[in-house]
Formats: sequence, structure tokens, C-alpha cells
Amino acid sequence: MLDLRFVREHLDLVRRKTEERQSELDLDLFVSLDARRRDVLARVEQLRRERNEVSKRISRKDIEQQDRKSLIDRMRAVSAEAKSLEKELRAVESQLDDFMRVIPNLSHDDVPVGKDERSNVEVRRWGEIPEFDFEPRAHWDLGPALDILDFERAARMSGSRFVVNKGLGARLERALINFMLDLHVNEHGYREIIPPFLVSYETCFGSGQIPKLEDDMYYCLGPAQIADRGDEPFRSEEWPGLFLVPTGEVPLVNLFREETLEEDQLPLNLTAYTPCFRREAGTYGKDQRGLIRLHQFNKVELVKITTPDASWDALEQLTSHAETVLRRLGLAYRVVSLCTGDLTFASAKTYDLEVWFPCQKRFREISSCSNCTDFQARRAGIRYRPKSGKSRLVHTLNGSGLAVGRTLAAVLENYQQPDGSVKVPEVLVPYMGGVETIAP
RNA sequence: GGAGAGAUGCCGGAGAGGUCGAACGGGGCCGACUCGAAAUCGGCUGUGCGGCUUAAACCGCACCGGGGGUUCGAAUCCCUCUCUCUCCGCCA
Repeated sequence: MLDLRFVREHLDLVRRKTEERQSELDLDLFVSLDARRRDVLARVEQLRRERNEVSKRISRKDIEQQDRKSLIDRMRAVSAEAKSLEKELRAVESQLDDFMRVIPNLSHDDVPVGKDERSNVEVRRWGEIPEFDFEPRAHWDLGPALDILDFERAARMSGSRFVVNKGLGARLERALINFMLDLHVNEHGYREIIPPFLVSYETCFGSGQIPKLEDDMYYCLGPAQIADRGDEPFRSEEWPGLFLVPTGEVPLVNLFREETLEEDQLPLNLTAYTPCFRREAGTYGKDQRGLIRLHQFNKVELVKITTPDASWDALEQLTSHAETVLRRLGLAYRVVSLCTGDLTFASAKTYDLEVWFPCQKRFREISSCSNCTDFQARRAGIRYRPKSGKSRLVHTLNGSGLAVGRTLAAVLENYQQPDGSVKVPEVLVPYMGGVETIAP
């Protein structure tokens, strides 16, 4: 969420920035709601002030019985008027709030302006794109051929966009998770967290998943709750159920919801392995095969909570921490700065890491590292107390470090051998119990 | 799932319809004393919103787990939700 006063005082900036993000905003509506709110608020407060003053007089011992009676009578009317105005105030505030909660974050000024991914800017590349003297196979062929990935049985159990890892395929997934966590904990100074994988409405709101992205989340209710609710859609604040986390960012950012941290606690560096659950609504044609787009996948997430002046440096750091995973694995990748139209709702600036897939002969996203500035902090109420002065909102950053399923796919494709086997990247061998090759 | 207890400021802990933004204690900050420190003494110690303002000061409103209600007036009464604790049951 943006600061109300900031929006009021920078209407043109907010208009331009939201248009750059391909987001439509009726700022005239904002202006009138904001003005109306302040008008009603002033009147309500005036009435309350009168009520408070007179009530104080009523309570005094030295007042005549007669006077007290007439004062109470008068206040009855004032109180009734205040009550109806308060109702109006609540209505206006809720409309204004509905408006505020769908405004996306403001992009940083060095974010390239553009409509869609075609305007993204490549920042740097790393690694050699591997050459094969045979036709490289896709991971969705390699996996089943090696009997380490099983898409058919997964589909029978759960439908499309699921996978079963088997044998060394399961081991490799776990090896990647452990390798990534160890790297971030031991070398990059992150604290490992195991959060809940089911979270509340408020938690999803805090990190900005709701209300804009709620259709992509799985929402869990018990049968009794569904029956209670009948056909009524869940569109109020009182969602009784829980959401399956779409990314570890959600529980990690919300770890300190409604808290004021001490400045010397910052920056907070958190990492967590979590499964991620996404409905992938509206992606029917895309990535039908393989591990690229699943309803459930594993991810190691990185989150930093910093003071406002430190967050831009922190974004570079966090991105480099995610890059280190790819470098150690020896996978070629590039870093892309997302343009305004491609930024997610809460982000002010995002670097995507894209890894090389030899079979598709292109780079595919494997990590997304964002600085959300104070946008999530304002929604989630995360503040810190500076050494001196008033408490302020923190800045929050998040990034994948990395998406495990996609990493596994990239390893299979980039490390495949002419005989159909796959070499295990050197850094993973200890995590594979010494296994150096996955052969049929 | 059943029974009971509770949720107050940075922490502990009063409060039980009006003078409570909240006693008292602790912590923290400032000052005095001291060569310095401890002890002692004095003062200060939340947030949000609105008005005024260059800003501060100042004024007003709100906030005692969340929401709603009763009342001229609520931390205090009523309803409801959430969470915590104790006991019982069930369970990985």
C-alpha cells in the first residue's frame, strides 16, 4: 500500500507510475473520496469534542440537577448525530481503503519503462552456453527415461501439472534444497526458518497477494465451513479458511507482522524451504510439459528486512546470493531487469535470473529478486525504531534462491550425456551420497 | 472436541461507568550529586489521524486483543470473533 498522504500530495506522479505499470486508476475518484473523508471526519470530531466536553461537565458534583437533565437531553441528540455521521465515515473510509489497496507499488526510477517482457533489459550474463554434439533431450523426456520423474502417475493422482520424484530424482531434489539452504545459511548469513505452509487472509494481504492475486491461490475450507457459507462468495475480510502459500515470501515477510523492531536487529536475513502452491489460472497453453509450471513446486526463498536507506544495496546483495547458486552449479544464466509493465504488484524493482535450457535454446526464469520498499511493510505493519526518533516502516526484499524444480530441470538438461545419463554437478555429489552419475 | 481462566503502555501489574492515556513497580532517556561510577534525588518516557504551520510548538479526535452494541459518558456493562494458559478427551 502507498501512504495516503503521499498519494494526495503526488497525484501526477502516482498517475504516471501506475500507468507505466499498465494499471488503471481513477484518481478523480480518489480525490473526491479523500476530500469527503476529511470533511466527514472533521464534522465527526467536532461532535465528539462537544460530547466529551459536556459529558465532563455532567459528571461534576457541583452541577444542578436541573442543568444536568437538560445537558443530557442535548447530548442525546448530539450523540445520535455523531453516530450517523460515523456510519457515513466508515462507508467512505472503506471505499477509500478499497481504492488504496489495489494501487501497485511505485517503481524505482531506474526501472525500464515498458508494456511487457519485451522491454525488459538484460543486465549481465554468466557462464558458457553448453554445446552438444548430439541432440539434447528435454527434461520431460530425460526424467521418465531415467525413471526419476513420473508425470503420468502424478496426473492420475492429482491431475495435470504435478510430478512425482522417484529414487535419485527425489534424492536430487532434496540435495538441491539442502545445498541451497547450506549455502545461504553458512556463507550468506541467512537464518533458516520453517514457516507454516497454510496462512491466513491477513497474512496474504500483508505481502500483497490479496486482493490482486487471490485467484491464483489455493484456498482451504472444511466441509462444515463450506456448508455454513452456502453459495455466498468469500469476498469479505472474514475469510474463515486458510491459503496454501504460493511462495515462501508470504510467511517470511509476515513473520514480523504488527511488530516494531529495534534498528540494531536489522537487517534481518531469512531463508526458508517451502513448497509453493499455485493454481496457474489462465496459463492453459503455457508450459504444458515438464517441471516448469506446476501446481506444487519446491522453492528456497530469501527475504531481507532492512532500513529504508539500505534496501537498494540489499537488493544487489540478495540477487548475487541467488546467482551464487547457479554459479556453483555451473549453469549459464543471465540477469534481467524487469520493465514497469512486468513488475509484480508489490515490487519497486525486480531482477529476474534466467537459466539456460539447451533443449528450448533459451533462458527461462528461475528466480525473481525484488525490493518491495515500504509497500509490504505498510500493509503488514512492520516498523523499526531508529536509534533516535520516531518509528518508521522497514523495507522488505525477497528472492528465490532458487526455484528447486526448475533448477532440477536445468541440471538434467545441461548435464546430460550422449548415453542418456546425467552427470551430477560436483557441488551436489556430497549431497547425493557420493553418486556422480544418474544412469538408466 | 468438552470445562474453566485470561488478553491493559517497553516489561510486570492496578483499574472494576465519569476527574484514566491510564495508579504503582521495573527498564530506558535527561539532569543534579561525584574525579568517575554505584547509590540517592528530580524530570521525561506510545501510536495513528485531522487542523494550524516552512517546520516545530500547539489544538482536537481515536487507540487498554479485533469487531459490534448499551449509555449523556466505557479499559470498566452486553454480544461476538481471535489468541494464550490450565484440566479432560483424541491424535502424528
